[in-house]
Amino acid sequence: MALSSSSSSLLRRLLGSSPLSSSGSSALRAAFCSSSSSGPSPVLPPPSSIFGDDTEVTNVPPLTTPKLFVSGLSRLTTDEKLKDAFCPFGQVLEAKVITDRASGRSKGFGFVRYASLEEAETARQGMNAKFLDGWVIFVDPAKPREQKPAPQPDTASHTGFTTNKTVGWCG
DNA sequence: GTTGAGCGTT
Repeated sequence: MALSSSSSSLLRRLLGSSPLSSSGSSALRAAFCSSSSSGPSPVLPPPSSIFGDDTEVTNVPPLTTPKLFVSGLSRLTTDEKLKDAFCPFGQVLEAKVITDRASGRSKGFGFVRYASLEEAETARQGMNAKFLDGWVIFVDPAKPREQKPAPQPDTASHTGFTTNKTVGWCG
C-alpha cells in the first residue's frame, strides 16, 4: 500500500472541514453530505419560489471579482506552480501563494488574479476541487484586501499660524 | 522533513 496516509488526510479535509461559507466549494461537500429522504423534510423551498423563470441554478454565479482565493494548496506548491496551473484558463495577471514570513513556508493558500471575470470563472470552474501537487484545491472568490486607500479629507496641512514675532528690541 | 483553517507583503 503506497497511498494510504495521503488519502486519509484528504478525506478528512473533505468531510471534516465545514466552514459553511463558500458557495462553490460547498457544492462539493453537499455531494458527500447528501441527506437522503429520511423523515418528513419540512424545510423545502417551493420550486416555484425560485427566481428562475428559465434560469437554472446549476451554476452558482458569477464572480464579482477577478481575484480568486485558492485554498487547499500543498505546502510544496509555489507561485509558479499556482500560475502554471491557472495559466491555461486565462491570462493570470498575478498568482501568489501566501507564505509565512516568519518561517518562509506556504500557508497552504494563495491568490490568483485574472484580467477579467470570464477567465476567473473559467479557472474557478476548471480548477475548483481539482488536484494540484497531490492535494485537492478549492477555488473561491477572494475577499477585498483593501477597500479604500484612505480618503484623507484634509489635503493641505495648513496650520495657519504664522508666527510673526518681533523679538526683542530693547534698545 | 509535513499532514491542514483559511483571505495576502508588497
